[in-house]
Amino acid sequence: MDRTPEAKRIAAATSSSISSSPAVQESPFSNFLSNLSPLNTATTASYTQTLLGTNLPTPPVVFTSPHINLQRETSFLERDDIVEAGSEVYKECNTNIVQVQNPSFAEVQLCSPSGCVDEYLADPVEVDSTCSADLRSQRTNEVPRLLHSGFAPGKESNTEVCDIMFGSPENEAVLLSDQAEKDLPLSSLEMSQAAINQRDGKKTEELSRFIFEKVKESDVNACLVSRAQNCGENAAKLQRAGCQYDEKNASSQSRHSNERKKRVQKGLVKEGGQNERGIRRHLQFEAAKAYKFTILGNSESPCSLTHDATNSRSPSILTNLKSLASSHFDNRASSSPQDVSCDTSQFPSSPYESFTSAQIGVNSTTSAPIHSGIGLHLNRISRSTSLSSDIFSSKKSTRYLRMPEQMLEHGSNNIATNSNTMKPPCHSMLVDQEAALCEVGMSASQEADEVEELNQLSPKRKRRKDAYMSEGCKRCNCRRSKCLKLYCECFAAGVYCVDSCACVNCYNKPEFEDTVLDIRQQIEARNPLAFTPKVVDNAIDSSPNFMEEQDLTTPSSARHKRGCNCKKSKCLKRYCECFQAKVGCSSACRCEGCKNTFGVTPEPVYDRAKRWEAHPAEKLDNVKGAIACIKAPGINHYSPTWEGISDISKLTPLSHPCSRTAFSSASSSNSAKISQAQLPSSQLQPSGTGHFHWGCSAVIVTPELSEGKGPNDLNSDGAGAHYDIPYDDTPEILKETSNPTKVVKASSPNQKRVSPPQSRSRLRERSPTGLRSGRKFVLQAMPSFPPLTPHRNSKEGTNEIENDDK
DNA sequence: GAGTTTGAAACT
DNA sequence: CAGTTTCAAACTC
Repeated sequence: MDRTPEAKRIAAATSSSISSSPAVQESPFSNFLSNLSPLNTATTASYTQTLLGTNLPTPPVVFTSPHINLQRETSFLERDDIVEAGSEVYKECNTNIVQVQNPSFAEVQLCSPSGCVDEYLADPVEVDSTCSADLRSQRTNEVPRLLHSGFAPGKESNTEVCDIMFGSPENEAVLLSDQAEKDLPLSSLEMSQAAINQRDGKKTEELSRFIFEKVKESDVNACLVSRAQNCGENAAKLQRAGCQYDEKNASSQSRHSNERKKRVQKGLVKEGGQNERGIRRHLQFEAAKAYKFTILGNSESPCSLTHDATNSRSPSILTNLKSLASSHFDNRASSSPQDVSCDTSQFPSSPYESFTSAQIGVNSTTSAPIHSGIGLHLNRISRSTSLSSDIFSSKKSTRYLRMPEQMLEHGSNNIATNSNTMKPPCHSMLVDQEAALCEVGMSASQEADEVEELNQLSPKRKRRKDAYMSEGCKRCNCRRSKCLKLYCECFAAGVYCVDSCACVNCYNKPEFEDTVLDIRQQIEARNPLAFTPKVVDNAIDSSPNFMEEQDLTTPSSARHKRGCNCKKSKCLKRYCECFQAKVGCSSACRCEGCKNTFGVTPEPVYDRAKRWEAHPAEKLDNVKGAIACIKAPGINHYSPTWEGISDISKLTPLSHPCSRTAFSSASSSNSAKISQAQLPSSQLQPSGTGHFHWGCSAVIVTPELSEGKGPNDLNSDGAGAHYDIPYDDTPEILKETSNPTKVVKASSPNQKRVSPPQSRSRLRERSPTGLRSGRKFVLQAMPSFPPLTPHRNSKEGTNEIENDDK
């Protein structure tokens, strides 16, 4: 490691101090310290330099403030960091120790690892201001202890060091009072309690200490903690990086990056800056968020324990991690091609998940290789098995993840294994938690589909895809974009290019992280959603009771956020982003002749409302068809209680298992999407159109219901309507006479892209009054569904106004 | 492997 | 904002 002489001296002094302190020698922490190997790898050199500059991780300002610029949350994690988690984490522990032992008052105050723990465990409200201040003051109080007693050679302070880092013995006693119970759930509960205690003013270190002890108790626990260790350590790295970010970002970095950007844009940049540290710095944002999420949202989970444990820097954890990492590398070669996942759009991508999954596998004696931690593609975040609004809230955060080559070649069967083994409850929790940091894993079925697909390919295709997959992740081949545009898959996926990329004049490398960040910001400024997952899950942005509806949805509940625009591929080739993402086309698509074999993803109510209101007259025929459906025999029990709506939805192809395929195959974005409208118009009863007031239809009887693209938004049993309709009386609105003045347009609304972001609150502000009952109903119903993107809101708002004017 | 096709991204 | 160009992946031969 490239350490300064002073650092080395201090480290040496500290080592001697540790070894000379009998009390410390007996502690696990001191044992760990004594067993630490010298830090001398190049991978940690720069990082260590950075750390030496700022010493310890700072309680990130970003993290403590709710006013995080989401766009600045762009997180860059160098790929190598993931795979090196095992060894690097270990090294980092050394680094941190050294840093703790090399106290710089201000720096330690800012960057104490325990402070990080505190920060992560802090209540969000408190974090904003109070906690942050408290933490800093706490650090202020603790650091002098370090300065005055802990780090001078020969002094007895190592115990204090341990106490500060891991908690005082008293706290430990409290926390370990129930150590006889080794089950993780209980431990997690204890962790939760510890977190609560922390919020009550107790040291967070005791939590770490507790974790440390807990981990020692069980290999399983250790494994889980190791898994979390990866996340946590990476998060910690990010956090540390965040120190620099906070310090540097405001001024020098922007200047520097601007200059570099200009140079890059002129093709003048020839070398990577030695001092650029933007990437992990940004990742810290995610780390902070992830930790927040972990602590606040999942503290009751065993996984929270693991995540919490990551901050403890438990020696045993690190040791275990080390062995796991070595195991991983040993197993890499055994990865069969078909086991390798590489399509980042189709495989789980969480580097953390991957690595930790491997750890789980190792721990379970399966010596499973680490799954390709592409981790980069955030498109699957929202497809997590356990989705939550928390994840979604952070979906805007895009992460730059740097994965080493080693990390990219792992069997994906490991994924399935881990998906199964980790599922209850830890997996889901980890997925939830890690989704904030990384991408979630592909389900076993997805993987099976992938393998099956691979097997079905022609030999040539198979070789190609095989090679593609064996490489472990996306490899770009950019020649002119410098890998700084969304053309570049790596860049678009939020990852650095790797050596195996065939790109030319690539700047999507850690050396140019500032440039990358800057370009990225530019792109995000142009399109805030540019780096957000392209595939979203309707479970998130659609009906709250989506889970109940899943059986009715397309095989994949996900859909492409913006939709495709295919003209010739019929959505049957990978040209189509929906197809490539293995999701059905949705109403957001503007494709022509769609034959997406993945079906048609139901359209969230928002989208339908938006689209319908944007073009209320375009689908008069559809309305007629829908009316015909309602008027059809057997479903005439349509009632204001939405039962009829559910029946309508049942009539839609997607709601019908048998009809789904036929519909999807027959559906094309324009033709098929209106196919249901081809019901005899003669059945249209003018008096009945009142039930299909366009305002209401946005929520209830949208044309898409007849199109089969969104029946699932409405629970077939009508239960979903309760979510959709906050007010029970609103169904009466459906009976109102609709506005007859509708102009039929030939084009599909799907052929229009959504408009720029606009908050729904604004929408509601803009059309709060003067609405017909139907319109009011729509507005009231909308809030039940969190908007997926500002786009939709914008569209809604615009359309609302437009329609109100009508 | 070269050339073509395709559609997203970027540009005007 | 629509049309055009650029770009790189996907695909074909």
